[in-house]
Amino acid sequence: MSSNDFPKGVSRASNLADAVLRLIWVERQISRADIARRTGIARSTVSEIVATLLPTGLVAEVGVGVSRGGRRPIVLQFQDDAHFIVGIEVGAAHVGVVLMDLRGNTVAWNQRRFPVREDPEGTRGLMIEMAETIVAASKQDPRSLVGIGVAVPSPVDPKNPGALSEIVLPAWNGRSGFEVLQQKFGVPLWVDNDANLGALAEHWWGEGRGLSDFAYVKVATGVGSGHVISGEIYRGATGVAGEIGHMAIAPRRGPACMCGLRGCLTTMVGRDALRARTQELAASYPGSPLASGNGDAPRLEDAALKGDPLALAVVREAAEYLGIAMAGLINLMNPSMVILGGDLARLGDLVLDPLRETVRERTLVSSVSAAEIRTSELGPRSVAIGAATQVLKAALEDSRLFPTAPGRAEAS
Amino acid sequence: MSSNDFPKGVSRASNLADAVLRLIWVERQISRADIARRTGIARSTVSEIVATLLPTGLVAEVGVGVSRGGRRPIVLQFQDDAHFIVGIEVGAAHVGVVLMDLRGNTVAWNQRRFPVREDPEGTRGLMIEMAETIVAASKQDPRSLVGIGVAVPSPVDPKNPGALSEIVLPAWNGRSGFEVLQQKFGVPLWVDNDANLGALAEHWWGEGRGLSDFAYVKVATGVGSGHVISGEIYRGATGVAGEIGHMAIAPRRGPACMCGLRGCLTTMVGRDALRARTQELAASYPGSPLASGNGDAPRLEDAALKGDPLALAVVREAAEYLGIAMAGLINLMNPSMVILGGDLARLGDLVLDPLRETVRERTLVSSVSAAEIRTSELGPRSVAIGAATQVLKAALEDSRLFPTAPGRAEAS
DNA sequence: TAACTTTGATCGTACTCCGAACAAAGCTTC
DNA sequence: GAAGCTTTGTTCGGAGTACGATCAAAGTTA
Repeated sequence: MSSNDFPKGVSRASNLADAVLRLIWVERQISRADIARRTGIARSTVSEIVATLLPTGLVAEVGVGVSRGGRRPIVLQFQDDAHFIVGIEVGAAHVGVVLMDLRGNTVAWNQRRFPVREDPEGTRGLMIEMAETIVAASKQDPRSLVGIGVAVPSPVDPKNPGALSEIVLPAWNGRSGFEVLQQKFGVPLWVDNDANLGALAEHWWGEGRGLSDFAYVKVATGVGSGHVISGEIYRGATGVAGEIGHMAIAPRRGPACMCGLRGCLTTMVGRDALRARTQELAASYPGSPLASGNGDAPRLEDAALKGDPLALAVVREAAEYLGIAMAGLINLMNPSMVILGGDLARLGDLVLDPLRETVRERTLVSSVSAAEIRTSELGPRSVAIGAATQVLKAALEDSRLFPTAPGRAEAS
Repeated sequence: MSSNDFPKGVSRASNLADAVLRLIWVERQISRADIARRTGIARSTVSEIVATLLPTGLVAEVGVGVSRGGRRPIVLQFQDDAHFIVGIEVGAAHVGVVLMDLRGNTVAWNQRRFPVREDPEGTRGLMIEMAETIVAASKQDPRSLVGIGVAVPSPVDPKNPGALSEIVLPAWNGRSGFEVLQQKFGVPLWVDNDANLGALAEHWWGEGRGLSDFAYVKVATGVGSGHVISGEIYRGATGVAGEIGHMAIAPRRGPACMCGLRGCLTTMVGRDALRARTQELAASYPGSPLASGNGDAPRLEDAALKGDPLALAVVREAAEYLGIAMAGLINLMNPSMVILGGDLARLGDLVLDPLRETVRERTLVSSVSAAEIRTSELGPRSVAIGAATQVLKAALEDSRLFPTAPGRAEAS
């Protein structure tokens, strides 16, 4: 039985007002009468709610629409640039910061290499510095900042968002220490796992738009996956759902993984694995520019896009391993789509063709379990955008999070 | 972005009243003052709500409790036998019917073998007959029937609950035709997949009590799994989530499956597979009573429980295959528990030991991904109980479904 | 025995949301 | 082009919900 769900004390005032705001966000432009029709709320109530929304600046009247046989409606428009949000991606060896408006548009973007894994204190300092710079450069009023979202390369327990995995980031001692950001900027802070937030970005702005159940698999240094289930990010019993990277592909003969097992997907298709496999196969492809083995060698993806046979062989092999794991994912979770992100996504059909073939071989062939497989189009900013999006999502669910919301304690 | 979530037209009146009823159900006995404390609802409001609940018969005053330093509280008790629910399990070759009270207790239970797969019309007739018999024999007032829940061995699309998979049950032409039950008894009807409802039964009455994320794997003629995610049954994008039975264990060398693939889990550990494997190994175990191969041979599980080496070898092998699939499940979905149901569950540690070992070999060894593996204790009635439980769950979420609820259209 | 606590009921009130009524502003049709 | 109809948006009274204050009843504690 589900645990008791009584939010002790603070109970939201009007959920209708938030529902109306969300509808305006979704539709971008809509009239009061249309809101009443779409939601079933009385026209009079819609008018009252809109009257409270207008002074917040989130919604504005922007003209009149076409008549439906009577008086022409006043068009309400969601003001995408009423506020903005900072999204920060903390990677294993870099920090990326994005300034996003309320429609997912990137206002500004910056990225810096940094030894995140080894230097927690320095990372926090860099995050503050980069966030301050990007806010200042944007010439926006800092008071219109809604909040800060952070993506970390570690499982995050929603009940204890300040904690980090000591296994993935030992030097951080299990604590993020991101409270300093909250204090510095005076706005709320959200933290979640990078794969989850990549999936969230896909859900709001990418291939996953409109889908309620899909998976996002990111292949880069490591392999991770995020899952949207019933329209929500799934975190699992302990906040570590979607560890597809440690799914056992070759548990007996495969290479050892840092997690203590053998033949994990990460050890087969992660960046190091692909590099090692390239060297192994180099002898058979003496003409390949990748065979030189020194630092001048082109990136695997670039070589593959130019048709290099060695690169193509490595990619095809990786796609097959990936396909084995994805087939298991599809059988178990029945997503309507699997979105491939990370470095390999650039390769398009070069990776999708062998991937789809392997998956087809191993999944129930029936219309009900047909999951589409696609590559992400969001690019390298996707995780930072996802970090910002979790803030937008929270604010659209509880509009009091917007700085100008009515019923907030005014700064006097 | 999630689709619009406006329930057009009917909007529930008091959600608080239902929340109070649920709390009384969970606590079984509780005073008005305790309800106010636990929920944060004002004492006066609790009094008013309880006043509307008492005449429904769902709640009764049953004495006074111990004082906390003042007036002694009146103890309210949920009346488990105020109403009852019919749960029907439609299997591949049998029909089971259970009469359940509002606490999951079995009031009556009956089971009949029947060629369900071949005879849809006869199945529907048998369901009506068995349900009528069990209601009549229980000497309950038929008017206190809340509803009927049905479990079917086929994926069920929640948006189209009257449809059945034509692949699993070709003779049914994709339609259940269960509306006749609804008409016959004049109560609402719920239909869902059997593995989902097995998981639901575990969640409410079995090992899964209090867990918000766990998986239920049933091994019998076939292999299926149901998943509870965030406290809710997960159905997947097309209502077919949890097809663990068609996860590819040995996609190249394994036996062909009815689904068109090779080496599905079902073809390795399903009833037919275990029987075939027993025959294969019989030559090496001439002394085993299972080796005779005729109809007099004992059941595999019984032989294993008696220590027969042939049976143990077959079970151990099956447990290892099962472990491979479960490891994938655990890595991907991060349940806090996996519950094994079906025929093999009777074997306890005989199947759990090799299962746990295989899973341990293949899952990330960290505290965060440690899923317990247990066997179900609910026995053969679990799916029928689950079918009835989905009705109870619905009624506790919307108390207007109870026949005596206030605000219902009274039968004059 | 007096003082304090706890429980449960009653009553007035704030708030939310709805429907009815109305004015404004457009179509439609003869 | 004027009358009649539709649609939009606002105003206002009223139903319903939940809360806080108050009170009586029934305890415990000093």
